[in-house]
Amino acid sequence: MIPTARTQPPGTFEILHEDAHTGARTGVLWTAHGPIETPIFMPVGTQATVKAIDPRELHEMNAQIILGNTYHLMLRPGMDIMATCGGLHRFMGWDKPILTDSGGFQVFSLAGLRKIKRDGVSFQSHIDGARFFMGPKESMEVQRILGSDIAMAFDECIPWPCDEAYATNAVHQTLRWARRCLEEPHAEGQLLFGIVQGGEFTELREYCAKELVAMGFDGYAVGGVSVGEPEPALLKGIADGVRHLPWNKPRYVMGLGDLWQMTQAVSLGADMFDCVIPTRNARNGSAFTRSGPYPVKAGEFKSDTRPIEEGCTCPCCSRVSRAYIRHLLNVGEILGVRLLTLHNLHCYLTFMQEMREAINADYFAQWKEEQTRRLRPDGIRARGA
RNA sequence: GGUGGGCUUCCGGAGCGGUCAAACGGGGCAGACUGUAAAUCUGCUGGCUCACGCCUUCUUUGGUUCGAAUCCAAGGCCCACCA
Repeated sequence: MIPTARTQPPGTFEILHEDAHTGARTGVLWTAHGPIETPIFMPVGTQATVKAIDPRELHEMNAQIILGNTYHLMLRPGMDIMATCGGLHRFMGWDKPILTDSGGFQVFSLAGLRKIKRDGVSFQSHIDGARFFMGPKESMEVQRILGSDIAMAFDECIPWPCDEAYATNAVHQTLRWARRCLEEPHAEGQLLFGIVQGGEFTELREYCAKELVAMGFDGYAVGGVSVGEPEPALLKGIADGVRHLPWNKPRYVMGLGDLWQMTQAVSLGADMFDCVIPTRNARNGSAFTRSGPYPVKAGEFKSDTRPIEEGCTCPCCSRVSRAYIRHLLNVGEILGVRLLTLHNLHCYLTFMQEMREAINADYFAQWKEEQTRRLRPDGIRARGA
């Protein structure tokens, strides 16, 4: 699958194939814990675990890289324990690549519990209310101790809607902090990605992207999308950000998303994605399929003997029925949540695998059309199809 | 056979003369979820209109009262203890 004969140094990004009709491309990004194939979906494992899933199972479903979170791990278990336990990989028993988010998203999601200052953000812990400070320096220090393969710059993720003055200010803040992150020491072989902000303002996105590129990061992310805006605005934000990023560096769209949105983003030239949706929504009872999501806990699946998704080869679908999963979810059995999470991740991962194959074999545009027909048939979501 | 307690909307269970279609919990149903404060959260849950409103309900029957799920009488069933 990966054509390179020998191991490449961390940060090497080999572009394998470019689509003739869109911005899509396949590639391999090398990290200190091995290569990842792009376009890729990265399961989210905020608190040193992809919720409900064992790393062994992640291996089995061919997950190549997962996320961890600076903010959460700093609070619990804390960096002294992380250091004693030898970093995040050793701690959680996962030896493939890890990307850590910087805590920038918590500036957005914990808006009621923090105050933004010039050098960083003073947070009040969502756990016990304890006050602490996190800025670019602190975030990088934590990410260094965690020993992630890819660290993210500490940024200010803004909400939607957001006025231009506020967004401009957040971009300046993000750039100032990005510069600071670059100056901080990294872990051995650790890559650092900068994050493009700018909200819905095209010129701001452009400015932010160009400034970051001038600083020289190992990769670039588009942040501040999928924060509640309507889909067209989301896609525009991605396009505005990706457009100005260097061709030869990986491009990561943060927080995406939905299968269809990812195909659109890849088409615009994006390479990496992460999203809590397949895992969180599994816990909340919805199944993702190649024909869209549906609520397995709905009464209509009470005695449905079909698997969650027909034709799926995941450990859930190859053994049990919708009726069984619905029953487990209904009575609150932990296995229900586990099996459905397994399925949803499998669905996302195989979707990306197929997408890479389509790009490599030069039929991405056609494949994308097919997916659109299945995932967005007149805007109506399929229900257990 | 005796004495006492009880029967409330799918279930459990408040209510003890009007402010009661009836608290609350469960269950059921529906919806939400996009760098995880989320195995979470929201709404609905007698009928008709689904707004206002109207209609039929709180074991049964009869009664007291301007007015009863709430008071009285009798019947039915259940529970406890004593025989």
